[in-house]
Amino acid sequence: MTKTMTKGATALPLNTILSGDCIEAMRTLPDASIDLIFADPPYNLQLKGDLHRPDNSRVDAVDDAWDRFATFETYDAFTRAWLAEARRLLKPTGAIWVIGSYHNVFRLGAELQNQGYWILNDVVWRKSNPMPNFRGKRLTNAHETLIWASKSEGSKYTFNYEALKALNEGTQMRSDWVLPICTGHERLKDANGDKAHPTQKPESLLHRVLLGTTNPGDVVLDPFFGTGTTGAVAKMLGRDWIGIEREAAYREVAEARLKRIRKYDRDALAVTTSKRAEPRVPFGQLVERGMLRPGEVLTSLNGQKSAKVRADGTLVADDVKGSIHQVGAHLEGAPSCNGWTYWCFRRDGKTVPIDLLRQQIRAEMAAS
Amino acid sequence: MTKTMTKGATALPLNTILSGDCIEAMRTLPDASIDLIFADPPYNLQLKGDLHRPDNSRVDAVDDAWDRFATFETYDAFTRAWLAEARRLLKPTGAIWVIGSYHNVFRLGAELQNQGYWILNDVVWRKSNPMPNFRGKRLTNAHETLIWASKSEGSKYTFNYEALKALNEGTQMRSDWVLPICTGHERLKDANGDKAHPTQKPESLLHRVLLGTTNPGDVVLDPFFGTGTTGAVAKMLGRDWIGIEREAAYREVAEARLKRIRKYDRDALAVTTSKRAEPRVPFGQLVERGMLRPGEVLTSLNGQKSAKVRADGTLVADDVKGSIHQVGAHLEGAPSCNGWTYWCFRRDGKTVPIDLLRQQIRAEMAAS
DNA sequence: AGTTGTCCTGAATCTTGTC
DNA sequence: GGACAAGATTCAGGACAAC
Repeated sequence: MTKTMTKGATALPLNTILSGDCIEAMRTLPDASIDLIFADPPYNLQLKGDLHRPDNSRVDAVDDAWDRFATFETYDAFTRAWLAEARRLLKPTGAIWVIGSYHNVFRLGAELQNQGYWILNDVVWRKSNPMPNFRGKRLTNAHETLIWASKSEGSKYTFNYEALKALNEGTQMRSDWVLPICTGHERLKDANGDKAHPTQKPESLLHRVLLGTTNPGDVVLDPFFGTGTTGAVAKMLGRDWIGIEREAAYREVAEARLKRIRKYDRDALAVTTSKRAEPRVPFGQLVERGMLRPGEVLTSLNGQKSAKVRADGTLVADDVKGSIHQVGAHLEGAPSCNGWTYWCFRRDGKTVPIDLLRQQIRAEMAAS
Repeated sequence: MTKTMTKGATALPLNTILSGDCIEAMRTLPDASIDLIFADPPYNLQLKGDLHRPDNSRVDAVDDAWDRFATFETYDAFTRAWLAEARRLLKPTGAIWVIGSYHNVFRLGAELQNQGYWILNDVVWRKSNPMPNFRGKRLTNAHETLIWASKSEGSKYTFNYEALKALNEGTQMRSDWVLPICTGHERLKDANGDKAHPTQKPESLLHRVLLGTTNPGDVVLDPFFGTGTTGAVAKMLGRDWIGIEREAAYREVAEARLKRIRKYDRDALAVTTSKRAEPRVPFGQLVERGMLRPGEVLTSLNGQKSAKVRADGTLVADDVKGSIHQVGAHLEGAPSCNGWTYWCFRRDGKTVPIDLLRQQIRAEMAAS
């Protein structure tokens, strides 16, 4: 199950949990080796004393030592250090997700920008079943914030637009995600039957993150692995993962969890792809193959413009000649035009977009 | 209409718009004289070139000089200065709201914390009708973030818990607010019929803020007054207001607007109650939540057809893939198909329509 | 009068491959 | 790396005209 990938002199410990401090552990990994980082750092909650519900039961809040920082300066220094190390590990096409609440997310976001990361979206995880505000002194804190950032301004990044659109039943995915918190059988328990980790994230959240911003075979690093939700979903989705976790108790729970996980089968992992991923087909090929004849007249989608096909795969209209895109843009007075969907031809008395012919060619290419 | 309140040696120019730079104008106001500040500062959007919709129309972007800052350092210095001045003006029981997008809100939040403000909540304004992401390169940017902070840790603040609960049909107001953007008749136009201000906020948003965190007679300051939404809602709700605006054109529009406003305009109040429709549940959410597993086989109601679930919430059958509706329609040779009632899955040896899972999700949503 | 269809617009960090 | 060309890409809602 565990595999090792060698890059230069340094091996990448795929599908394992590294122990120890996250910054020191990251230092052992090579430059530019990671496709995606998902980080759920301590929230620096600054809770004073216990909180009780109206019935006087005590709320089991996050009060672990790892969540306590003396000052904002201490927290910022920590944030600066691990984000810098994370950035070193990212491939030029890599990206990072961080999650936080109002206690820490503003400091995370500002530091991401300071280090040259380029924010792509902030995403609101809207909890469908949050804990109410028992005292009635504030609004119910019903969301957490994620930040998605690429390594640098202008750098490439992975975004499976069509897959997320499909997941949202045909309309493009928005920056607000409504998902339940992690409860029930998904919530891991320790030997005493208490929750194994105070802030276990739901697998649905990671499913959306990893499906949308990684590809199968990508390497996903989680420097605050906890009970391993990132690894679990990565494994199901056929991504490689690396976890870092300081607390032995969490590592043990995560190890056991990951052993149980099975990868989805191949068919299930295929997602809806974008047209951009399809091979390019030059318009001239339609003429060469005789699908369109030189001299044949194409009409615009609305039927108001027309142009004639030439033997070299260009079009000519009254006062302009050029590619299907150029002629279309010129006739419409538009900055650009997708000639494939703009131009139509006639077959059997019907008017059909030329994109249909491109699809035929692509189907043949796929079959062979 | 304009009244003046004397505090020590300095008068408070209630219900007027001050002209000039917001920091200089704030300097003319006395210490500890303001109950609430609502601030909608420039977002520093950093837009580069033009953007066109798929229909080739050009997006009218925010490219005003007042939104341009050379660097993050310049923006931070500006933020630091006006937030410090704002804090001086706040009464010990005062509070501040700031609004921003991912471009600037992390810097706002961090600086609030640095100066000793105490964050009470961050609030997400989820737009019911945001502008889409036209190029399909990111998530639809469908929200903006507000931060609500008191003057200091432990300081008192105003929170009308019951009023907000009532506004929310009897359940605690949450930190995510679904409200439409400002369009239609509410959107102010200039003499040419163009929008008077590029970023006019909806009155519904201010209504919720002022109703929830001020009392009648309180003094509300907006240092980035624009076309005066804060003043308009304050006036309707019987709060006093002070606006600061640098641009003469915006001041004129705001003056005219405020003259028209009457206290307790019942029609305007009605706008704020949000309509609650049956929430749409994308099929993909069943997969994300683990209610159905990628690779699992669904069968048609009559048991004769089957299809496999994919990780992005689409189905795949022998020769077709797509949404639950598309695949159902194709297999039946029908023009359309309601996949929710057509497809079934097996649990505990029984065959159950997937609509049952949707009903579960809706029940959870209604309960929260 | 009511219904249907067209057009317009909104705080936006909005392309990619080849030569 | 820069210039140029190919070509991919949108949702909700209000205003207004057409029917």
